[in-house]
Amino acid sequence: MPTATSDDDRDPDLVAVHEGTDVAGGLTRPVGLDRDRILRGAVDYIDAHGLAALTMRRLGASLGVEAMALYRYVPGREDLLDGVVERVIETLFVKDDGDDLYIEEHNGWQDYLMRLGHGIRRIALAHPSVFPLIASRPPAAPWVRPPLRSLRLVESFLGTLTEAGFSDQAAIAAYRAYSSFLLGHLLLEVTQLGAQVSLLDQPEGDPEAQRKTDLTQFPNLQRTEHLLSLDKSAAEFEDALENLLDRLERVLREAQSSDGEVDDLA
Amino acid sequence: MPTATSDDDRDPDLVAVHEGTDVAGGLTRPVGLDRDRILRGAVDYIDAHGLAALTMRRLGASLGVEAMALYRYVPGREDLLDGVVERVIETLFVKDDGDDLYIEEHNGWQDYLMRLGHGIRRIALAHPSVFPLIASRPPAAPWVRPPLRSLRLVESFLGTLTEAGFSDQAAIAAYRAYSSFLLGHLLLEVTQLGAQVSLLDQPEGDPEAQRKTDLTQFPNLQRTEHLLSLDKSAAEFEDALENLLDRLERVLREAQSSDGEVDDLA
DNA sequence: GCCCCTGCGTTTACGGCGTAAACAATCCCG
DNA sequence: CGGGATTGTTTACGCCGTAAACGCAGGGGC
Repeated sequence: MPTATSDDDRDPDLVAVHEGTDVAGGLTRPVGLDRDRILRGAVDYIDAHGLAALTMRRLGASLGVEAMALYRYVPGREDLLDGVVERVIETLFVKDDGDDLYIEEHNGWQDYLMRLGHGIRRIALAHPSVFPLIASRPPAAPWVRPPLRSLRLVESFLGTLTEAGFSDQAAIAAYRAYSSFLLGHLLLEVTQLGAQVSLLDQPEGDPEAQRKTDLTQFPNLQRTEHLLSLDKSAAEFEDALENLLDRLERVLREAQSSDGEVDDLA
Repeated sequence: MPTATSDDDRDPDLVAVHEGTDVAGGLTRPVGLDRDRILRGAVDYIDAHGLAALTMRRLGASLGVEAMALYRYVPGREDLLDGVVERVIETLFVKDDGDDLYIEEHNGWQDYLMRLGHGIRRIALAHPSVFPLIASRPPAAPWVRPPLRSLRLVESFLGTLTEAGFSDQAAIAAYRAYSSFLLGHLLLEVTQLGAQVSLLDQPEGDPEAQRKTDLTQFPNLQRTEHLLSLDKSAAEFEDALENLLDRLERVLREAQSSDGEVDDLA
């Protein structure tokens, strides 16, 4: 039972990614460089070969250009990575094709938080190798908490909640709880995604001696190994998100019934 | 109000780190290399200069040795980083001086999860620059979820919960929920820690023009900026941990009252 | 028509990185 | 005392990010 998925119903956040290289010109590579082309190329390259494989020279080559050409449009590698993060996060705001995930037309704050959560999760699953970057790049301001990395996003978050009756303190407590939840769940989900594939492309070593880690001294692990390797990420995400929303709703109602006290997210 | 801490009571997980370089010999650097010395040196170096600054050459220099000498004891840089993670995590099991955090003598599973959570949090706060490594290094097995990175730890987790009456499925659901919670909270906590210092050691640029990000188009951010920059990490950690434990207890009781059904972590 | 300026990509070069391989020095044990 | 084993150093290679100088085409003013 390798690489098992839990249920038969498909994961709605797991959408096919196509957006191949543009066919605007018609010739193989007619147009010149430009910052947006570079960032797009970087995202594609990371998706294809992993974050560690991205170097200026290789990115240049993948765009048909020498490494130094990139420096006309990007100050350096670090800024390039910041640009990649920004670009990927801003995908949230484009009202795409199908899109029940467009966060700016929502019905109430719960619906908003659901859309936002699934929107970020969709990004994480579409670009699993980029997500650790989203999680770990030093934020612009100390209160910009990954994975909600744009001022615009935080503003919209706080606006939605305060409009719905949350006090400032409660909205911010909710912001912190929500970002922690998203970061933990999604980072672990993409980590496990990466672990699955990285185990497959490591067929080296003698296949006899160490074909399995020795679990004899770990009886609980041994007994539950088949359960541990099940992937229930989608259901767990949903459950934890609903639990968080319930908790926030409780806070909101308590604060509304007896306002005048200090809010405290319990 | 820069760098504000929430309360007056001190954070119990925030302990002073001293353990300076050993004074075993008496001369400046009498003894030779050895894997453990190298790993200790690496942790110290990362704590002092950050993860990105750690190179084989510099680590060697900090140990009074050429870079290539390290390769007698460590296969390469990647394995060195794995060793650093392993070493830091195993700090959990040493029964130190004061230590109400020793996880192996606990009273019930709730106490165990509290000890474990605070133990990991203590590690994160003691080595904030190492923690992202703990979070993001590819795990040995797909079901080893950061930040609980050792087989021994996962075994002890599952053993404690199943002994307490959790079914295998419930214990594993708890393991996943718990690791997500820890990872999200602690990674964000150390990220903010790093962000605070990294803003301070960037005094460059004209201090007049861009002394503050322009927030005029973000009214909610502007209004709540003072709240956003408050650090309530300790209280939030406690609240979220308690909430998780309540949730798990609910699951446990429901399963015990009407067992025979499928467990589902709600 | 010519000329030069300007924008864009290339070439070259430098120091630092991880690490393979050859080498030197010291120690230990017969 | 002598020779292998052990441990650290030296040298070297290819790749990295990037500074700086260099071609080179296109186009507007004369």
